[in-house]
Amino acid sequence: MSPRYRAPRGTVDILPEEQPYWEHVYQTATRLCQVYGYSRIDTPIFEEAGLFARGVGQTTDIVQKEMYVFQDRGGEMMALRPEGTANVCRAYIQHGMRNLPQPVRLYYWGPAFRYDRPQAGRQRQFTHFGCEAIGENDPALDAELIELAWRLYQELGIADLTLQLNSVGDANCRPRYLAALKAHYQDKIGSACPDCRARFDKNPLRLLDCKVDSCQPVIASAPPFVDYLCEECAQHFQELRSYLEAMGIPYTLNPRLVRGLDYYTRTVFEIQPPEEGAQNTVGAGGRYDGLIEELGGRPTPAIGFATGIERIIANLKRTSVAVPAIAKPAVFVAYQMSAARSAASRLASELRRAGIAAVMAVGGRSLKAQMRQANAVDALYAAILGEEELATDTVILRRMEDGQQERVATKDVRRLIAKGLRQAR
RNA sequence: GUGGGCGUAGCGUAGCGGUUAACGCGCCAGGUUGUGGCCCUGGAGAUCGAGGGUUCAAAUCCCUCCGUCCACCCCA
Repeated sequence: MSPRYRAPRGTVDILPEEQPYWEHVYQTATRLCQVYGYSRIDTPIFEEAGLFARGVGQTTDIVQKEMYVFQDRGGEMMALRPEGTANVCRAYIQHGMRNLPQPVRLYYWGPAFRYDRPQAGRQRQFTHFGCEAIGENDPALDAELIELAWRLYQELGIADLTLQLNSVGDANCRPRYLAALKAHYQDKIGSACPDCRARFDKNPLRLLDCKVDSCQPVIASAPPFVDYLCEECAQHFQELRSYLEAMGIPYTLNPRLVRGLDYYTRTVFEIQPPEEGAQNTVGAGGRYDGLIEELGGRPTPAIGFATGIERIIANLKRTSVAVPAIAKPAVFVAYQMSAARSAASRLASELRRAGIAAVMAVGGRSLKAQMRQANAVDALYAAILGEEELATDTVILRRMEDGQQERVATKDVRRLIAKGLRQAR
């Protein structure tokens, strides 16, 4: 059976049973940001297409083949954001945040879009949580942000991730490294895989993370970037490492770690699950000291990090992390005979006004059916109103767990439920 | 963009050329006298992804398209 309408390819409905995961991740992330002094920012989910072309990088796959671009009714080329950093930087410039005490620490949470073929761990609309610290090049800030990222996963209870770290230098030293890398490949490129032959000209840095077996020997013998860092970059990297060590953040140096986005300078890092998988990065980030200037601001150093919520949740499930349940109704209000209907409605209303989660039986079903629903919604209590209760201004309060029930005065119902709720915890 | 797997009720599956398409879960309703969870009974719910073809006959064979999943590229 195919319904007439379904969610567009690569998009999903997040159904109620999935929400406990989302809620848990969201709560954990926002609490952490608060602890680290990061403030929330929300930016539009679409921007001028040029912002991303410029910010993410004209040569990246994201811009070349994955961007959701469209012309609006005014003829402007717009794009759904493929990630959040460019937006935040645009906002930083637009609102003159360089006049705030630096660095400016911001975080965001929301959808991002990439026109990709969906597969495990990849959707066309997905959810990004990210942090950006703008206006400071102190490696202590790199360390702080990496620690924040790392702690997010730790606090969520995903214990088996690894933090991969590398430095990709800056405008001073990268050309030198690329030259060395290409020299290393010069006589071997003919026998490399077709993808690598394309990378050699297009994006040589990416040669390093080719997964084809036959390319591994060349990669293994390739010179590591850290050997080619200029003095400033080398020192920055060294200081970052000592900060991380002082903070007890376990990291793995990965000289092959390069990122697909053009804007990264110096620090780059990724957080990965143990399994060799296709989409094995849950979060990633790095320093982007040239981006603000690229987007029309003054030269401003910055570092950021982003993580995919869907991938976090996949890892929570993979490692069987139990997440807190979302609160169930305290009471289900049922009634017998239509005469009791309005009294039941009034009771439900009063309870809710007192902040007690009350679900009212609707649909005029039999009491038996109503009780079945009380059971189905997993209510702590059922409150039942019938003829006798109407006559005596009482209600039957039944504890669903063990079926124990008693007739109580209507005015006491609220108090008794509240008491029961406290004991249930 | 390329390659592969799969498409039967809301979900998970059986049926793989021949009478009214089956089972489990879920849903709805009953099992007498105002009440749930277990059990029993009944019911609703599927133009077997769509279109075309082969055949006396197709959910079952063939083709095309669509959808979906997985992989590659790349990425969260």
